[in-house]
Amino acid sequence: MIRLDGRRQIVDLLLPGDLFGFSVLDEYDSTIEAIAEGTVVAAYPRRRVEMLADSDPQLAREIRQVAFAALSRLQAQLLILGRITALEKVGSFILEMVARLSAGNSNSVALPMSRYDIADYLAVSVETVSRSLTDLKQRGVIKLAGTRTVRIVNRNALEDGERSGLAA
Amino acid sequence: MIRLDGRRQIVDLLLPGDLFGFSVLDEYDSTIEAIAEGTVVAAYPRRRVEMLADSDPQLAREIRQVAFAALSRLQAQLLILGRITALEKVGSFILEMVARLSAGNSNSVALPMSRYDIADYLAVSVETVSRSLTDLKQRGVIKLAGTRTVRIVNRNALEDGERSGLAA
DNA sequence: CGACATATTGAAGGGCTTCAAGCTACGTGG
DNA sequence: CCACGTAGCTTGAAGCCCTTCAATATGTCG
Repeated sequence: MIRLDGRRQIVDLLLPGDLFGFSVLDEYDSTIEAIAEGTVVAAYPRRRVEMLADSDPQLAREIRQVAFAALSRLQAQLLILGRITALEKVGSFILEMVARLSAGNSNSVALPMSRYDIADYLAVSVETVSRSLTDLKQRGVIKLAGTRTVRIVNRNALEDGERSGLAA
Repeated sequence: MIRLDGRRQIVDLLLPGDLFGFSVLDEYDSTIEAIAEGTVVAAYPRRRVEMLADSDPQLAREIRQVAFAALSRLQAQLLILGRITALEKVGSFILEMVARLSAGNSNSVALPMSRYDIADYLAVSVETVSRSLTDLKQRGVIKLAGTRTVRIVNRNALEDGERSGLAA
């Protein structure tokens, strides 16, 4: 997560089990925030890991997998940020969260983050996130149980909206 | 590069010497386009590379470096896409291009891409890219020699604009 | 030169941001 | 237990920036 002005941009969203690192972010004033309770962050010195990886092909392979997973996340986020309308961004975000959090093929997610965090992740304002969610709800595309539990009612609409505008 | 509707989003911008790969992009209809003349793309089968990496720590290390470099590029792009105004996006883009293309500390770049490609990279319209460049020129921040050569006149303005709005 | 891609500029419209106010939820202390 | 306070969330209204459509340059290659 990176603060530039008062604004911040979330550059990677780590969910339980995700790993990260290796970035050039040192240049910036990047920080890590734990959203959920009981978050544990373990850090390993870069140089030592490199040494170990040299002598342990298995570890090296795992590191590659971690790095590739991070690449996937970033590319997915890039695609979301590249979308045109806020409705599409929020829609894609919901799909991503369902895919990453509800291991099964469930259609509902308990979002582990606030609207503010979502806003920073999608690079839109909080108000826009809120309005988009209400909009999706009123269209009958999703349902909200409480403020943080989202259930997908009409998945096609979300997925189609991803490529065609989710507009009327 | 990925096409979603008629629209496309550039998810990685490879300049001479850059490597890429390892993505989950297979899910999408991603394609590679060569902008510059004489571009050579070499592909290596994933499985075989993994095998080689297991037995060759040096190769494994190089692969990691390539992956980390890709991560850096993506994170940089994310930061650009997360910016608010088009002027900031274009400004950051110029800085990135200068950094990546003019090895020395030169302040001018010959952009290897069209306005359309820039637009897709920044996720804005071509017209906006054009207008932003003219705007920066009229503010005396950059100079344009021909349509594709940019020289930075006032680097501070560009860098400050990155975090504070580049507005008057 | 003529044709086609690339680039700039103009004008209208819409979506997002911003500022502002009200609302909901939840924990703390009285 | 309820009042109160604060953080999170929603909703409203105004303004601006970007998109879109359209027309005009500029440039490039046959």
